[in-house]
Amino acid sequence: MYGRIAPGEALTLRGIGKEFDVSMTPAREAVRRLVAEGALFLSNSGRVSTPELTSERLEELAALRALLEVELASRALPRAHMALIDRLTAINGNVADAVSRRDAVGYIQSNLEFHRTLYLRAQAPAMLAMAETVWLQLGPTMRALYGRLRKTEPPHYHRLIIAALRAGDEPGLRLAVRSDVTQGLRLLAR
Amino acid sequence: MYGRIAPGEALTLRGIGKEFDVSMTPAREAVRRLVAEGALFLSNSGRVSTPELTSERLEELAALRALLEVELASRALPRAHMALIDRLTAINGNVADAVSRRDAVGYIQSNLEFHRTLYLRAQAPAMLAMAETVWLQLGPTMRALYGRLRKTEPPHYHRLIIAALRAGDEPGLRLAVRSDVTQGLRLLAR
DNA sequence: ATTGCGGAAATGTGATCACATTTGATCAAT
DNA sequence: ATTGATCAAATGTGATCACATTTCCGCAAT
Repeated sequence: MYGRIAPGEALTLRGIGKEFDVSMTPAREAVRRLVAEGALFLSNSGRVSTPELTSERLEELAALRALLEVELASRALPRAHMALIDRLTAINGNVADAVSRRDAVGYIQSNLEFHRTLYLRAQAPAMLAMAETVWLQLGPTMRALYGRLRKTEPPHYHRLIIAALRAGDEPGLRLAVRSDVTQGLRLLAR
Repeated sequence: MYGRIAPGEALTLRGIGKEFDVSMTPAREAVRRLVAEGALFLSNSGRVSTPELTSERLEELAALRALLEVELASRALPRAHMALIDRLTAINGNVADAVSRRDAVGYIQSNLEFHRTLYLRAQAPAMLAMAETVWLQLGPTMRALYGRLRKTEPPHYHRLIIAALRAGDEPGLRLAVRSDVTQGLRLLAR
């Protein structure tokens, strides 16, 4: 999810088991779960690797993020009080730090923490779980995408999201979330 | 997915293994996958059962269906030619048959086949997979819901969907799909 | 009749094993 | 230098086992 593994990287059950000091059995179960969620790709011969997403698949996953996260933000809006907005602002500072440090994993992690913190307020666990499933599928590719970013831009749309929350502006919030979520993809789609 | 298992019904690894003539290992992997997809519930002690959905969870899953399936239908619309519409009409006949036979499983199965056939045209596999994940979570409960239906109603909204496809009417299609998908829930929400 | 308790049966977990398949490297032939 | 074949190493699969927990039933006490 956080892009620690590159797209297409292969994993083995015995390797995972050794890494976490368990036998093949728990490693197999974890892998099976991640395959079910689309986070790992299972080849015809049973080998597992992180997925290498086609641009069509990327477009789809971005559309899913937009659909799900706009709805989650909408549902969170009426419950978003000052404490939440303060917390989001603080997390946003971590995002900016990670960007200035050019720390890809840290950027992805704090960026997703920003979104998750907001969406938790929506009180919609099934919906949030689906959004996280999408994040899981995008993880390795997002990291690769970040490498292509030249400029160290601060999280512009996050500011818009926070402003819309403050103002109780639902249309503005929906637009800001949609923009934030599809922004990164535009760079890769080309 | 098709409501063959009642909500809250318990499953055991050894039981599944015996049923399909395999050992515990493949049964465990299948169960793990289904748990990851939310189709099965894993208790704190590791026992598995089909989920018993709260009404809040039901509302969420219905909202997810609406979000995902309206988008899928929209994407399928420009690619929906006469052959597809004919096929949908035929499947719709099966739905009506199942309703008149009061065959709950047959109804759910052919109903979902109707939707899947349409959405396959959207060429959006990740999105379709998410929709099917939701269906999987709703399966047992949908069956229980069907039991509460007194009247043997023909699939009204399916006709609207087909009409909108014929007319190339996107707003109409979106509304019809949304109505069809949330219709059943309204009965249970009360 | 209800509650509490004891113990046997059932269940999930993690480990290990044998086996079939796949992978990948080495070496020979062209 | 490139291709093809060969073979050893690596890998996933399904089965089985021992063990710790949990579940559940029956019985007794109140």
